[in-house]
Amino acid sequence: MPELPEVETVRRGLVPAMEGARFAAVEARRPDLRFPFPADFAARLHGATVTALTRRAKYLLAELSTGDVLLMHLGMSGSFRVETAEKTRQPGDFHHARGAPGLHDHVVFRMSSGAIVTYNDPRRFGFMKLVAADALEAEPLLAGLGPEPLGNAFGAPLLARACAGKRTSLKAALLDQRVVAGLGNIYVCEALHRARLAPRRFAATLATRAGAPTPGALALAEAIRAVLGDAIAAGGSSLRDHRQTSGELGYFQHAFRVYDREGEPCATPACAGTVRRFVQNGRSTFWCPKCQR
DNA sequence: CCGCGGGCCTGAGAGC
DNA sequence: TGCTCTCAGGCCCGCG
Repeated sequence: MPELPEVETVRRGLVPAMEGARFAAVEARRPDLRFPFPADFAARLHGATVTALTRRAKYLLAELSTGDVLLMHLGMSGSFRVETAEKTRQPGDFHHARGAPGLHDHVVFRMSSGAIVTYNDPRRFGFMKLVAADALEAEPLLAGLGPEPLGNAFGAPLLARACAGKRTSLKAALLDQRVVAGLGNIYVCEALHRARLAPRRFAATLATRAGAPTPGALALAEAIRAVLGDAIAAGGSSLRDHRQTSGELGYFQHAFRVYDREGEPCATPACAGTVRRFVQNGRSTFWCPKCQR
């Protein structure tokens, strides 16, 4: 499910419930997600105050008063929901609730704010990991991540440099978290379409030329920022699993220009093209052969 | 360095 | 109704 806009939407939903609050009770309802929980998982969280809830790429980081950082990843199907003790789930609510807890509710945090934060993940590709804050720089999961696409440092020059010498396609380059951190299959397709760049084009063709970023790199950097910004403003994209922490759906899927739109007319004004799909690096690529070059 | 295939899991949808 | 097959927003590994 979640790419950067979905993870950012989740982060914003968790902030009021978790930032400044203590873990009053922690329950891991099964021994593992993608990885086993450490034996002291609940004990290490219990009583800790969340001093900040941040995001890096598709990772959520809860910085704790104890000097630990709780690193969380939603995998393909992870979601959080936030409830209060007063307002618990009703039949038919988010996560198929029929009384508590629901199917695939794997982790429950009861916070001192009164919020009940539940992590649900049918496929269990997500995970939670506790890392000492002073070891975060050496954390293998984070080391090597590329720039944050919405950060100040990111732009055409950085993108052009990252593309230099890459003997791979633009699609594969953008999916590579070392090049830009946080994009996944949907937003790579959407960004390439907005930039009018063909997914099979060699990444190296965007590399810096004569000391200046190419027009393609300028267009792509701008398209990446625009599509992510628009998607965050829409609460992310809900295709299958993604929900905001309130249970509401995101609605950016209605604004897709190519993703999952095979056979439909291209959304570019005055382009009479048709959206096509093909498999690239094992994943579906959607694009318009007419206006993407 | 690169693409590919397989693996980790469950669930939804299509086709029969 | 129910079976089987394919595919899905992520990411890691080993192979050639």
